[in-house]
Amino acid sequence: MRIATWNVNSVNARLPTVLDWFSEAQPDVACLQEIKCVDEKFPREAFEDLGYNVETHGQKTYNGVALLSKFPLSDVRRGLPGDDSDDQARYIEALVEAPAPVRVASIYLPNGNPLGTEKFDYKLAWFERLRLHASDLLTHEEAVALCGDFNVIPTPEDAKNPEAWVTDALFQPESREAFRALKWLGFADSHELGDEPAGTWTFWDYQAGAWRRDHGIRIDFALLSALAADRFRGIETHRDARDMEKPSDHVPVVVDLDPEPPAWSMR
DNA sequence: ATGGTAGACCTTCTA
Repeated sequence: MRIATWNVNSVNARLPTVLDWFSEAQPDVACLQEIKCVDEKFPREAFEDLGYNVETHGQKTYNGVALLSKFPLSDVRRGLPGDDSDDQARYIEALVEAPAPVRVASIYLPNGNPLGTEKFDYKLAWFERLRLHASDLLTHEEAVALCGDFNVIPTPEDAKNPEAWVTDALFQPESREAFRALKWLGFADSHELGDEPAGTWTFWDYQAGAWRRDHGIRIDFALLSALAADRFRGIETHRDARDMEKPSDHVPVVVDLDPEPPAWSMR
């Protein structure tokens, strides 16, 4: 089973290139972030024509996440639990009804810039809500894949120029601690399971020639619970997508899982 | 060098 995650930075602004990528990469499941449209404006039919079931949690202008799957989707949850006053569309989760099911979440974690504002407080509070919800998911002993733009640079090795990010919300000790706390609940970072080299970035800013100078960071992840991690077969970061016409500033990360559940889980 | 670009959209916010 092939699961992709991609922050597309407006699905409608670059629909032709996104559809081209889907036709080529053929993911079974895709998590999109920053669709930047309400549910009614999502190009649902274009993806249905490629064979996908479509679930969205949209928002006007900002944010918005989607789940696409060639397998049926059930038990769809829109919005991260824990704060009824939070109206930002940053979380959608569903059970992918494959022969070996996987619960998949598409996550767009708050950016948190600039420091010293309520935006950074919101980021940390959102991270804590995600940790609590993820902890709850793990009690169900399902294969879980938390996929998306986590807006955190976990270690200096996850940036070409870490010193350029020391005053940025993505590289603050509090952000990195929150990411570790989430991971240490019992998730494997697919990148660490795979064999991609150091310097595998997932984001390059549009500004200051970041792409030309390869000033990238790794902030898009697929975190796998034990039952999913044991099915890990490979990971591929689609760097070439940054060179498409009208590219997103993020590229897709694609993870392949064994379609069968691990034998130990059946005992 | 404190810039630069991109997207949605009402003049500015978010990233």
